Amino acid sequence: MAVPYNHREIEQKWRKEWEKNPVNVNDGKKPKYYCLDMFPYPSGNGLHVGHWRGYVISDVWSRYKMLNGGHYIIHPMGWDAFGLPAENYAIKMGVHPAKSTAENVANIKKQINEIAALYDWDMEVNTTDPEFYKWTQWIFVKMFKEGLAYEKEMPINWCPSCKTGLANEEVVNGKCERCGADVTKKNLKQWMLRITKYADRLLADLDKLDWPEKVKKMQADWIGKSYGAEVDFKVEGMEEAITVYTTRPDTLHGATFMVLAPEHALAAKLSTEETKEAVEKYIYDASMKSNVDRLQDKEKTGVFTGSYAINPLNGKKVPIWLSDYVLADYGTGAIMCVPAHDDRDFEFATKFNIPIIQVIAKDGKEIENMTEAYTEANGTMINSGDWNGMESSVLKKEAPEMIEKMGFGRKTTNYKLRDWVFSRQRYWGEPIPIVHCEKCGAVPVPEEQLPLLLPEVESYQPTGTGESPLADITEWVNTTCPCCGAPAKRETNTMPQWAGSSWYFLRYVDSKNEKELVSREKADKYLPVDMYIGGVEHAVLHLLYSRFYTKFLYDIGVIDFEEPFTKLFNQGMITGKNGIKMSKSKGNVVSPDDLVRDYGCDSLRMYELFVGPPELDSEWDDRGIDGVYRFITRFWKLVMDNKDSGEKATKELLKVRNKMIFDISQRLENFSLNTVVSGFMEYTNKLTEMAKNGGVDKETLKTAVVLLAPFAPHISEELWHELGEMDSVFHAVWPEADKNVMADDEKEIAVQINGKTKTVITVPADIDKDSAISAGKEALGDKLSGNVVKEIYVPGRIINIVMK
RNA sequence: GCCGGCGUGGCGGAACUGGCAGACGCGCAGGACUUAAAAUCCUGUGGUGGCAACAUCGUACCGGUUCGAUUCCGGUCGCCGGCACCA
Repeated sequence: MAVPYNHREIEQKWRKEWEKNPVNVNDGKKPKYYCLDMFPYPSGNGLHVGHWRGYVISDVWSRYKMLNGGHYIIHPMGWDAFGLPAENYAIKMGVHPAKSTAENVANIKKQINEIAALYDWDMEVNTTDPEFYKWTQWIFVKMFKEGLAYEKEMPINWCPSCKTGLANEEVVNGKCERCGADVTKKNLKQWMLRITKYADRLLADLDKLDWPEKVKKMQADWIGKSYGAEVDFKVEGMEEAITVYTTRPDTLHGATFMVLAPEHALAAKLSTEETKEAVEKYIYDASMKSNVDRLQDKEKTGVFTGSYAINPLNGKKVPIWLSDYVLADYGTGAIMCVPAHDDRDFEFATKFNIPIIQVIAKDGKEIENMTEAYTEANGTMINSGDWNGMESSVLKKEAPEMIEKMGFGRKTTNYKLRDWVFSRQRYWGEPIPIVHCEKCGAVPVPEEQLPLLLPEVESYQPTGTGESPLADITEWVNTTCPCCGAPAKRETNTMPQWAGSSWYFLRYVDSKNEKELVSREKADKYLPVDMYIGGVEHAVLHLLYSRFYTKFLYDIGVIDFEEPFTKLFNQGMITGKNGIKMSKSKGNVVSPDDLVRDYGCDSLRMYELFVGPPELDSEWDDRGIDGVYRFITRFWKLVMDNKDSGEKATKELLKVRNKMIFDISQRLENFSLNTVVSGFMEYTNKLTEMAKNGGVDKETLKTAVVLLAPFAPHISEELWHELGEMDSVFHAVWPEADKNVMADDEKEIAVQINGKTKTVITVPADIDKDSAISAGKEALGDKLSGNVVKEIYVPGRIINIVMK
């Protein structure tokens, strides 16, 4: 009886050996390949099988790149350790976040090591390490100096549950992205990052990226570039003009009213004696509404200001209204309304009895009794003075320049992207390195004084008034101005969790550098990231911020590339039964620990891939792992039983070997990792069958072991040595398929009548059409009755006889 | 509402560019080994009819293109994801 497969023994043995003699070494000559996982938040709950999947995918890919191409693999891991959960835990338990974080990191690190991934812990980073956040602060100071970080008092998104301000990207359907509470508004002086300055580049450079189209589109939609015109409307009886932004300047003749956001600077000034009270009330009410209320109020509300503007194109008087369906911070905060051709304007005009003038003909005619807006931009212009008869689709493009020439507007573009609210009124984050001086204003902490350490506090409790817990530490807050030396106060807000994660991938390759964020030499040599793997939930937030930071660091000469992640792969989520997200509170968390103990790391790795296509969500079902374990055991038996057989490769074996190389490689290149696993099962079954009927040669077994190595590293390494090799299997070369050997001499092809398969025949692979068809007809025998209309032969696949 | 994606056995899923639908695995049923069980191995496994060879239906639904459609086109329904008054 052969040696049985003992996963525990084998895995322990090689784990120790690899620790002593790492297989992935940088000799300075190999080409680099940077394969990165989105680094985790070190939660107290540890890892579940869902986290594993991403790490397994990236490790399989890393090991494949090591074997195929002989790359030196940069495959680091670190910790995104600032953030609310640790802080909330601190509030509840009175434990300093640094302490609980360190414990969680230690625990998760142990779990991650169970995956047997190639992680190079020398590169490890932790966003809460002062030596790391020194550079997070340094980037902020640089941004400040470049005018990209600025302070602004404005109504921001406020999460009453997290008691902190939020970036636009963190508000999902009016709710807090993290905790789901309804987001309200609050007027606070905030630090902002001018990401909008990069809007065009962030949009244009998406073309350069080998990313899923879905993610690129989500980013493009988020940036939301639109083309149009600004048009100036004079206010009757006033000096001021109101500028509106429109993407449909072709419909200018149909503008019958105008609406300003209640927050618009002129809103209150436009009221007359009669309307003053109503206008002020409307403005006040709007200011009290939360984002959620605004979203939920489907019915449009509004108030007439009492003032009129002049349509600059035709001189007509149009009433000016206020309504909260106009957003204050998009465009100019004011719009011209063309109810005939816009749904929202139509609804508003109908409700408040405002005239509707159609300016684009539908089917060449004016619509009688309009019941809804005609929003197509295709049609002939009507009721439009000089523009009558023009094609609206053409005019739409030409109108901005025409308006510019006429002197009452200009061609312009707009973005949905807003500047990034960067302050958080919380404790557990990077202190913003700014000192407020009465004389000098906001002054950055000098670069040589960084890091500005996060001080100890007595209470982590957020104040809820919009002040950070840091504000209570007077000895920390009170300082002197770095500029003039006068008494001054420190900024007490901290940075959002995104601050560290926006650039951490740069730091890995030079994580111990005390002088620079990353040395230019190492950056040039090892960056950017070749393959980035993580969940799709970061499609906008993290990926957009990281791209912004990278572009900024490029602009100030720190690095020489503009995009951080050349290729992106989004793995699907592993859920519990019925697609329910795994969470402690739902009690459906599956821990990998027991599975590793019972089945081994190799089996779990392969099962993580086998559950389904890697890019799709999959429901976890423990039972399936038995199948993979059985396969691993069979593979073990196949190699162990035949390693000394001395069998020579037959033609048939060579064929199977090369087909195996081809299939596995191709599926791997296509990232079809679930079918790679089934492929291994098929070939193992096939080879086992062949072993029974004559034997399997050693070279074929070796080939199979190399192919399996990225997926099941331990058993592959063990069997590689059992097959007589002395060096690691990971120093082998990925085999290449010989297509000539692969080719079959004979093919089974289906014989069909009218497209329905009747029988299957075996013919020589190089058979000509006529012979194939006569062979097919012969096989059909007396099923072939009636008139043959057509005969089709698809080489190697099908014979189809069309009959009447 | 707008923009994406998806819909295949009891279950997870396969099918390259229009060419034998259901690979591989789970589960289930039967058998071998065993005092017995576990493990392992073998056989079967989309529906209907038939002892069987075989016939017939079948990839959400309706229709189209084609010798041939899970795959392409038009429409309907359902599910998932993103955005959500962006003028």
